[in-house]
Amino acid sequence: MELVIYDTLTRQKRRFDPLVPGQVSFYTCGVTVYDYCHIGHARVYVTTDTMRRVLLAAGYSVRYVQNFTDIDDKIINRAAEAGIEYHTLTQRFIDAYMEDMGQLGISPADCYPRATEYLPQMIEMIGSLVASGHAYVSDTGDVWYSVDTFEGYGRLSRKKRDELIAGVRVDAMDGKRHPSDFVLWKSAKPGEPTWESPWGPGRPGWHIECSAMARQELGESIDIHAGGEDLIFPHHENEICQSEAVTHKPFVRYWVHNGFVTIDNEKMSKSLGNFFTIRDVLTQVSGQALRFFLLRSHYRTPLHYSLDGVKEAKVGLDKLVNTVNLHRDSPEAFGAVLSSIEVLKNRFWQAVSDDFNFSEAIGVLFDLSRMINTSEVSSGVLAELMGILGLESAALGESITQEAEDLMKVRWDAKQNRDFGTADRLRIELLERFQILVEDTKTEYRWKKLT
RNA sequence: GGCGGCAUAGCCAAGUGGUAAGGCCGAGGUCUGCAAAACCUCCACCCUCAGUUCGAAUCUGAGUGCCGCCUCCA
Repeated sequence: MELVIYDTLTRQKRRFDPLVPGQVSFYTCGVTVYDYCHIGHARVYVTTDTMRRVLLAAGYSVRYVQNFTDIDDKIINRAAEAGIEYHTLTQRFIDAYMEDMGQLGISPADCYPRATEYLPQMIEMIGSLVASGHAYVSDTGDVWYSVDTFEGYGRLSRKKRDELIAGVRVDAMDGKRHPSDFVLWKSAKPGEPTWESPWGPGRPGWHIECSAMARQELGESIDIHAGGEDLIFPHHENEICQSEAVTHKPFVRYWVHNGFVTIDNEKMSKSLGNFFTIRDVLTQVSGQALRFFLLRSHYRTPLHYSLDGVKEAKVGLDKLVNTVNLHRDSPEAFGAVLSSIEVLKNRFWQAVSDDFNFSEAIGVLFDLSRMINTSEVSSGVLAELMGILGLESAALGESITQEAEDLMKVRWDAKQNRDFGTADRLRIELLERFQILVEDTKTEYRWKKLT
């Protein structure tokens, strides 16, 4: 099946052709680990995880790499405030990150490079940039990238170098030659973590880490590089000029950027303070519900977050999960029903192949759900397609207490004896004490645990 | 100021030239002791104006409103 991906660099959908047929190198910019992740982060990682799942389901082998920025100003400041080592702080939030992402049903990356573990690679790249004249050392011992030396600077973000000068404050020049020059190596400041380098002790600037880690872990040209829209400039712009000045090869074949999550029509961000952390939200709704909510709209459009919205999404998701559970053991479809299901399956694949249109794909899932319920055929295909979107539909394997189980039996017997008073009382008790909803059919009862 | 994006029902949200997917909510119905689940029916002149076209939510132009990037940000 042909896959089409919208590429930020060319601003158009392009047929997806990995550098090596059948193999995909996929890099997603990770988080700076100084705090808990919010819904905006959740959106990026749910999206890229789902893209990765689609690629895998389509038969590609995928190497998926996502970094942690574990050294920067904010980390140093937070650690100082807390009176702990910076790496104690970063480890804490890396652990929290892993927990949060696990709740969202995100598969672990193949590799989680941390900036502080790639100093040699970064120093080598910076050295190469200095040697080739793309970078220079200022009086203060900082090393800067000279954007004027790179022909295509501004191509990704559609910015012109001379126009960038306008908004820059003069007092922020710090020994730069051009206002847009950015730091590759920061000379040591008292009390900060430092590493040795040919330019003296210091620490790396932000952008160089992704160039170095992507190169080390995925090679000099990678297929997909993803991140939030806010990374287009300057982060990804800078990555391109660093990497390509060193390797003379196209750094990235497809640039993929997520739209923002908004609150009251404004971008959710740490600086505005209008953010909800993933773990806050997960006290109210399940990770699956949040994941489903995030996948319901196309990844490039803004997504308005609200708790009500997530709860609404959950109702829909429950419907799909219900269908899967109800018809897990129903007979396989055949004949006309099978044909209809094949058509739906095809529509699903067309949707996800067209720039990862998960919203449309979910629409197909509801059609499929109806088809399964009306025809009473196996829900296997629905479970399979939900799995591609990372939506779990496995039977609730969780054990219920013996007491609850006994109560359900007692209730059923009471009902069979037309003792409705007892039956109803037990229904309420099961619901209130165990969060178990009992559903009756003509011949049996079934139950589900409310989440 | 420069650049970019968005505007589809009460709400959420696909659709980018052929006559508006899907979900939530709501109304009615089938089923049912009750409840739940499931199913059926109903619920949009696609921000405005002007154009192109046999035909436009979809293309063009103008306008209005909102948002983003240009500084750390997913």
